[in-house]
Amino acid sequence: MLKGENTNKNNFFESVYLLVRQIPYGKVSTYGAIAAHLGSKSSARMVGWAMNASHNINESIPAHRVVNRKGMLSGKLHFTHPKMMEQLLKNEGIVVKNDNILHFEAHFWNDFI
DNA sequence: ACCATGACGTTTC
DNA sequence: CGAAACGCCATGG
Repeated sequence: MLKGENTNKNNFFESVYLLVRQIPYGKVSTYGAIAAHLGSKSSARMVGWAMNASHNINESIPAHRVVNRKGMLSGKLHFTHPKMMEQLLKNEGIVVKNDNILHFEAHFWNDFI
């Protein structure tokens, strides 16, 4: 951010946000899938890290559609309200039970461009 | 420059 | 089959 604001990360951020935005309504994806699409399939942590930074930008990122490979709402605590993520998903017709998406594979989206 | 941390994932025990 | 450890890459102290 400071110190000359390197734009390197900006590209990474943009890539992540771009992919997340591609997730259609009622669908969800995983950090690993996004990371794999970025080239570093083992960098799923970076995706989550980018999501954390998504709070700092003005763009609208449907972060609630991104969960870990288990389909668990691992990042719900990072939302405005912990119940927000679950609420948003339910609003899209996704069944959430115990911080866990039911029929996760059915809602999974991996057809990124 | 080194150590610790993280919205993860895979492998090993 | 479940839990723990390791790997990964970038950031901050």
